[in-house]
Amino acid sequence: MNTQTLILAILNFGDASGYEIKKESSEGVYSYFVDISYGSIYPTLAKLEAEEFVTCRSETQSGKPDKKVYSITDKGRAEFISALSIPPAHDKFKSEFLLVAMSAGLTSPEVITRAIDNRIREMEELVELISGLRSECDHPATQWITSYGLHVKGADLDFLRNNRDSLIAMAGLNKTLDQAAE
Amino acid sequence: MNTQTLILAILNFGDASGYEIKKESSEGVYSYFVDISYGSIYPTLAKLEAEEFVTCRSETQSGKPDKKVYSITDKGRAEFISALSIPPAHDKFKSEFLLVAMSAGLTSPEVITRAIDNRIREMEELVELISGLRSECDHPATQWITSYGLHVKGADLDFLRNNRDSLIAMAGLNKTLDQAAE
DNA sequence: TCTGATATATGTCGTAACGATATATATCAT
DNA sequence: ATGATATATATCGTTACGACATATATCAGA
Repeated sequence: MNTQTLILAILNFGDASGYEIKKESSEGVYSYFVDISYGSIYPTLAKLEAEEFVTCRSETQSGKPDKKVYSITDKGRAEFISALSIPPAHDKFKSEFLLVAMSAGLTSPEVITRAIDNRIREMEELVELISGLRSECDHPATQWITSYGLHVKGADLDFLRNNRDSLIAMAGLNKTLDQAAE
Repeated sequence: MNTQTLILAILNFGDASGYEIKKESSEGVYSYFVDISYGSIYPTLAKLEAEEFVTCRSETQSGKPDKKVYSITDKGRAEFISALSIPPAHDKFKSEFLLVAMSAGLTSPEVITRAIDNRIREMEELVELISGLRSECDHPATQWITSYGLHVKGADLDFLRNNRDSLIAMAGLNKTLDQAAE
């Protein structure tokens, strides 16, 4: 699934400007499973318009710069629905934290403590974000995916809280062994 | 964290060829939180060798093509440990499934059933993979991250099994509404 | 008052990384 | 002997990111 389909999905739920698409994808409903950069959004919107999958109108705003609002067309919606029937690819998941945790023995307790405490805080913020989104929107499928997120991220947070200290205890152990061997 | 650091991390746990690094990162211990493509691995190994972060030796094998085995140097290990102290970035998580689930109303029950059943099967395979890795390696930090993975992916699987039918029930609802409105 | 911070808004550009493909050797089952 | 599979290295076009440039408007505080 490419940027094109992602943007069509967002526009299918309502008109938006490039800036709003970015916000939706990094702070809104989509933010816990998608993120699109400006470097992808603006060129893709131009391509989408050229292919008549979206239309564009300029809106003047009071106190803010003009915005270009994009709407999905029937052709665009058909394209999106057709893309939905392609079996979704595996989730892409990359975690620098897990790599650092796996190398806990090589670094200091301070580094590990900061890393896991940052992670706990970020995870708490994510759970709060999803809770907020959930109460804002009663669309059934959105309720389903936010319940899913809350369930999984809640379990994640539980593990982090219960096992924080045991990870910190591993910090520096490899170093000590190396030095002892010298 | 870039490909360079990722590869240094893998080589820090033991010598490997480019092919083995790929396997480790998409089938081995690292596979549940990292994936590196050949298009990144081979050019990065060449760069790493030029910078003296790794050394390379050729090994002839019986019944298999020769392989180029890379080893991390002291300079490379220092570089890696230094990279560890940089606070890890947020996890990157992209899920096509969640986008499809969120659009369940636009598509057919068949499409949704296939998507969720595929996901359940894949998640079961992932849990089995992590279980296997866990029993193979008694390194404490590896035990920690595999426990973490098992805990989170177990919760994930629970939710999918318990809420499979309610998602399928949402399929096609938007279409019906559209048609009723016509 | 003007200065800096913040938010809105669009866009570009270098480069990192992916994904597919090419190439080659060896094994093994049909 | 033919095709499939596994091992192994490498390149290349394309995608997408991340940082930057540009511009307008609001508002708090020096």
